[in-house]
Amino acid sequence: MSDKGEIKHWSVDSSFKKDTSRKTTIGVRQVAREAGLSTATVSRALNNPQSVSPAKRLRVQSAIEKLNYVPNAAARSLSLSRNQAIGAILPTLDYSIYAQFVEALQSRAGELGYSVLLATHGFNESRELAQARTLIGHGVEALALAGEKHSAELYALLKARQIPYIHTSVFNDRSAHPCVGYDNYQIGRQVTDYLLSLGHRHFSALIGKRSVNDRMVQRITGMRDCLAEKGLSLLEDHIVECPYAIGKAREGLRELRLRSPQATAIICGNDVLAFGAILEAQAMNIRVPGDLSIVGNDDLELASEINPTLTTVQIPVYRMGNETAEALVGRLTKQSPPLHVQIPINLILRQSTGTAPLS
Amino acid sequence: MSDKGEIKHWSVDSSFKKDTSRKTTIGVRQVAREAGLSTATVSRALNNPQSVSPAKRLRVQSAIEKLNYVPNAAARSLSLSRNQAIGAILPTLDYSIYAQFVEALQSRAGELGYSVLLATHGFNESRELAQARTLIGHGVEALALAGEKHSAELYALLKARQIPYIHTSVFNDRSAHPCVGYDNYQIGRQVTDYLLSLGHRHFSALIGKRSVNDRMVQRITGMRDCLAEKGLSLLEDHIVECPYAIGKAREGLRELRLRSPQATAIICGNDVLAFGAILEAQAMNIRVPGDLSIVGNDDLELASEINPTLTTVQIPVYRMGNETAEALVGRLTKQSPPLHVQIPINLILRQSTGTAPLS
DNA sequence: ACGAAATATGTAACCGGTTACAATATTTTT
DNA sequence: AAAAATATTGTAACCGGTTACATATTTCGT
Repeated sequence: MSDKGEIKHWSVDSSFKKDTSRKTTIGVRQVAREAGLSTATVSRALNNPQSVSPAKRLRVQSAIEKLNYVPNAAARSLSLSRNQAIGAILPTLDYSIYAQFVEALQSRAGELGYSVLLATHGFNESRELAQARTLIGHGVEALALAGEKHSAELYALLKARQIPYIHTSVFNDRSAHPCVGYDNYQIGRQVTDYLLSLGHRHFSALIGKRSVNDRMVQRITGMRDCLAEKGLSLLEDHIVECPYAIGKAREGLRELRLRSPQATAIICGNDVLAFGAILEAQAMNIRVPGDLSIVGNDDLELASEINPTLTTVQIPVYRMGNETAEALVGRLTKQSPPLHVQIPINLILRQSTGTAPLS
Repeated sequence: MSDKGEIKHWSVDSSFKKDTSRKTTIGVRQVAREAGLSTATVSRALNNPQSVSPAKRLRVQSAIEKLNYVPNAAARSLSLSRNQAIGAILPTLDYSIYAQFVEALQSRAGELGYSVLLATHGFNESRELAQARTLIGHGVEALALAGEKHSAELYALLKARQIPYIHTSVFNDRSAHPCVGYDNYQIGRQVTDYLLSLGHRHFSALIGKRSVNDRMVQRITGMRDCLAEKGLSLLEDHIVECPYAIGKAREGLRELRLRSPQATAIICGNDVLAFGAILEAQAMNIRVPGDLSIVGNDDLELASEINPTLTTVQIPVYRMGNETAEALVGRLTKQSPPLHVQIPINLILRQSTGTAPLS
């Protein structure tokens, strides 16, 4: 029990000597003592500055700097029963699109007062569930998930813990799940439509594994629907799935040339696959776009630098990151944030596509 | 000052007014009541089962299931004052080397029972400090930092909070700071030595901003020391600094051709800069390596696929991630983990370098 | 000037899980 | 069988930040 008779300010100054006692952790109480104020004032100075007189606010500030105080998030979230953190689970960080998405997500979330916790699953569904457990264990209040196909257990977990979530990289306004993304079906259609307009009639596709990437499934569907309207089709045999690596894509292109030598256009699941296809085509003395048109997806930086420059679908991924942050935070604060947010995409025409060769 | 007298207020008030709403949250106390046991027993049944009799363990288990109890992570980490989490602050995730480093770090840390929290600073020193604050606030127990040049405030913060840390991407066994990385000075020497052996005598360099990247400074020093031994030098004017982007690198190459047209070899700070240099050289009708030899750094996937393939320095970045995880956790658990860990690098000879043209 | 209203600050009880320590039950020892 | 050693269990005080409420200080009205 503290003695009230004493004059507060004096006892503060005398405390500097016993600085070296047992307590090594620095908390609001230490800051309060250093500043000669109460813990309540320190807390208010941090969270509600205008409710504290400027003079004391300054004392708090300098005490914080002097002691290198960092608030303990665990205590804070225990007290508030929230964590000011959201999470994101992505396939990988080793792909520019995801990395940029994360940077935008973190940036915007930070502005909104939230931290972002990250996890990757390497295209492995059970790993995704485990990562979700970890993130929730660390107290994320909401979660961004890549794509719209996830395990039932994951949804059950999210429901049990009442964790809001958002599907990203997809736009599906018929889905009950919230999403922020682009319409992969339309991408498939749009690219195909463009190639049809160039006179191409024989197509093949070099894509990622559909079993772990629902976006690819949607694009292929879009392509097929578009082709069907012209009485054309994309045979399953003319689709090669391969990992997102240039070397693998080169093998993929060779395989496609064997399976569908008549194809004059190859639609690639992303730019890395397209780079591999271009490089291998060149190595095989196939002219791009003279003999073969190649389309990518994502518009990585190299797409506009490689020779020939790559026709591709540009995805405003920074914007998607920002919107995802806002949508997630909105779900935690607003009463009714938009359920589906569409990110517009852009077909960028460059040198890797041209009119179909005369057959 | 007569506040001692009236104590009755709160005892009276609390009897009926304080009961605002029932508890909706289910915690150990609720589980304990349901099971007819104490909170301590419930906690032990969860964390140290063999210290609780099988009968009570079962009662706890069924109470947990009946109430759908889920432990509160914030309370747990507050109580234990640890989080089983380590942090990493990197310049960016949008560069393959860092992304791969993170994946390895997370993977190995996960095996050791730790989560990894990530932050990026975008080559901004004050942002790095802010990110460190955030991560520490989220309870990371140790921190990986890129490079060995950091603000005094950051070191003060780490010291004040007693947070172990490790410099990565650098190896410096004369430093008092722990590190896991490679010897950038030696990289500079080794690359230069190789080019000298090919007969090159005039060098220039295309690198990242040295003011935010201490590794670049060390490499340049290594290059200069190596050249000095042959009576050669690298003029400051023959060094161009530019952002890590292909487009910027192309501009950089043009600038270098103006400043040092006689240079027959260009050493690039990383592979992205080297890709830009190769592409622009080709656009300028400069033969690589016929007229100009180009060396990169990092051995990105594209380095072995681009035409001409790129001579570069391969960095075992997965290994570095693994070692960093082990070193950080070691610092938290072992009494004396190794202070300096060296990651060996490898000069990969490919097509972008050749003998110096006759002048 | 005096009291009322408004504002600023302090005190201490929370949040929920853990664990030191005390108390009790069980087994072992003599 | 009593004492001693051991295994279980319970009580309550932590962890650190927030905030309801009480108290101190300032501003304002008449």
